[in-house]
Amino acid sequence: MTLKYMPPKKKVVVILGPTASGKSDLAIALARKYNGEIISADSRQVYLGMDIGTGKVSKRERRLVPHHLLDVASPKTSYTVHQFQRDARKTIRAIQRRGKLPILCGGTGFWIEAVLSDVALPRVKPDKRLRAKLARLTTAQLYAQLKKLDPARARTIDKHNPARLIRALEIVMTTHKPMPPLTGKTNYDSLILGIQVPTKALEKRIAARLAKHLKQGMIAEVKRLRAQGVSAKRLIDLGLEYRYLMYFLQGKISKKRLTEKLGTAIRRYAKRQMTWFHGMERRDIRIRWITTAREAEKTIIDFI
RNA sequence: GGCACGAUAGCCAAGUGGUAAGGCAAGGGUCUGCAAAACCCUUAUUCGGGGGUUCGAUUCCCCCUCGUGCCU
Repeated sequence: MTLKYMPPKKKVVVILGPTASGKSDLAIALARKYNGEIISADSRQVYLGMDIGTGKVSKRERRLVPHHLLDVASPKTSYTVHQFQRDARKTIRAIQRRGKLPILCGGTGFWIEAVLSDVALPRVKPDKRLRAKLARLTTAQLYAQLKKLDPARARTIDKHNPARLIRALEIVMTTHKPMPPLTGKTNYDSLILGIQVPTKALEKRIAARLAKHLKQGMIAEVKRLRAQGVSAKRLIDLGLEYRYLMYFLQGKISKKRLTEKLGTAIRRYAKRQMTWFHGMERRDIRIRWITTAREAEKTIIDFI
């Protein structure tokens, strides 16, 4: 047993990359080597019972290295960025207090950025009734209202996106104040490692992973969630595997169509993830792109 | 062999005698409490090939090729 490295306070390592790029394995390897603990930054792995479809690490792997923010919510409820921001920051602090290295690992760019950057999420809770009311309006009507109540926000918002418009209105209507602009500051001394996999190779990995998950009983997993009372609508909303598996169970698509449609949906998702990461770079968040574990180790040594 | 119908982007597909809807895929992008979600942009100088009619054809006529169905 060699002496474990004691990282200085505040340092955080982040591992991000598209789905199926091998983030979890890298995180585990680095955590074992550098005395780290892993914080999952995945918007679907927070839910209990969603294991195969989300590609969650196994129980055995979790015994190897402590993992945080997995299975922290019921899929019947929704766990949002706001909660994640709070919980992840708290967890980072706790890990640092233990003298260990926090490794934030996941594919949900928005969540990672919410933790690292100073995105001051307005403290306005989602208001179901208000949302339902607003949902009846057209995007043009929503936009017109927002323009009246918070013209500055209206200028930057995507005026065709009902979800965004409704949230923006929800904020002004309860705070009666314009939304504060983003500062763009970061909170941690962080090393952000981005796993880069060539498109063709990634597509292969996605297909192989999907086949594996199907074999592992992904269909049964969705049935189980249904049996536990998670609504079909909710599962469809959860996206990807849960959405298409639900369509399959509803008889809307055949097994063959399922793998086809789901395959392309996952590929498109991977693309959107990359778009987010590129956006982070544009927002001045430096990402060190790596292709191998060796490269990761080299950069991490310099960082520490 | 005969008859009928069809042939439009990577796929599905609408369409008109006046210069090519839409959907999917693909590519690019957005993102202030649902972010695996939601949303935006781009993508056929060209309608199987060749003739003809016409000011003008993808649209009408003829021939050819291919496909599908039916008949013998």
